[in-house]
Amino acid sequence: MTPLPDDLRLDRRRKAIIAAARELFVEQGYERATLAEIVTRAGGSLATVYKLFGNKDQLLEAVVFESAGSGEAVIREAAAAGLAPVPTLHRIAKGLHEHFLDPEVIALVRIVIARSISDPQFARQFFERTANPTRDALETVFARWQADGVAMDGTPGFLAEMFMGLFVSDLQTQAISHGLGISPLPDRLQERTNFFIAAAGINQLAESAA
Amino acid sequence: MTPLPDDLRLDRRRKAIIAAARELFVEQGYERATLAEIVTRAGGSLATVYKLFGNKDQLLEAVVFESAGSGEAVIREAAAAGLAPVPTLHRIAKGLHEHFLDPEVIALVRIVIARSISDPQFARQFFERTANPTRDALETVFARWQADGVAMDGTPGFLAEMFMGLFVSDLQTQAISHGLGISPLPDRLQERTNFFIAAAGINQLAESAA
DNA sequence: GCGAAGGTGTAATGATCATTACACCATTGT
DNA sequence: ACAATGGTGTAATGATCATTACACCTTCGC
Repeated sequence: MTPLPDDLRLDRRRKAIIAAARELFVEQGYERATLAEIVTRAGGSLATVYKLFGNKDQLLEAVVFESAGSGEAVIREAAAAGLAPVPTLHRIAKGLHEHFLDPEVIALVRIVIARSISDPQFARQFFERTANPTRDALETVFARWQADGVAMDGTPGFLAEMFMGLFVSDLQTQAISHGLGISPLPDRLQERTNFFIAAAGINQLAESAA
Repeated sequence: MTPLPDDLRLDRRRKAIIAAARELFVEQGYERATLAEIVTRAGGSLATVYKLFGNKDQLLEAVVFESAGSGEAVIREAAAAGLAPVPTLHRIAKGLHEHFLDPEVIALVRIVIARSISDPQFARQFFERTANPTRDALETVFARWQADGVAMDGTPGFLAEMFMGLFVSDLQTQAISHGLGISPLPDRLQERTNFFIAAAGINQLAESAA
């Protein structure tokens, strides 16, 4: 889907258009954002947009799929620090919170959900590329802890799902409904993490075998 | 907002229009649903829609606010059955699951989220009228249990929030992203409830003092 | 310098509705 | 029966864009 590596001009144009489109989509949503305004911000010409992306829908897809990352990196870093499970979980919670409650991410999620009405595949793909890798990274961490002898109630997969529910789904839903200002404060985040730790039956004293 | 109780004709018209609008909004979303089609299904005339609702936006508001209920009733009923906390929680979980994962409710949530981009107040009001009463009803139940001597880790408010996160936000997010077919099976629901019970430190043997 | 190949700017084109206007029909109370 | 009051049907009106068409520049290899 990204041919013409021989021509740098096109590539630069493409990046500029995606950046402007992302900006406008985040500001106004998909429907309200007009291609004319995107072109105004990106510079260049409407014809180029059509040459590169085909139509507005495909431009959105490109923007979303090139923009939205997952929480994988955050989880790997936290796990690699070699801390005990409990402080590691606190660190992961904070990292996921920062990543998934970023206003731009929230704005993209809103757009994806809005489009899920007419295009369910699009929503599914989006979550498969963002939530799933995050969930899987968590699962991997939990599985390693279990293998290292840390007591945990539940399979790594189930616990990863619960963690995602408490720290991604629920917080995003709150962000969407109450506006971004009311996102949980750090201490409320800790309270949540402790809730998870209690449910998972993780021994507060367990040490990582990293 | 519902004047003219003296005239039944208008009231009947109003109900028919709301029903047709709700149906079409659920099927196609807000943007795609046209007033012309709504009128076709409801019978009557476009002019009446404008007389009764003013414009399409206000029609949507009427539909959403007259359609979306909360999970209060489910919670009250479960609590009133006089069972012990643990089976009561299982019952509440099942009830909330049925209520909030109803395809029509999910469709309305999608619409509300889509509109939250341009109209944050609308989304806030919606959640205040659906999620908040549910949360408050839960909090009341938990508080009564605590007063009755059931051991629980955490304030009733916090536990209610966690419960909502696990049984409403997260499941709705999954329904939106994966489609409605993949909503959790009953046994997965039980697993979730047990997770919550463990986190809240509720004694499995605790009896309700009802 | 030169001539493509590829951009650029601008102006149609066309479709889709929300919204409004208007002339006509039905019901209801007297 | 007889106006009203209120509803109905249909046809403008207007606005908003996505999408397309086209004539004109630029840049780059040669």
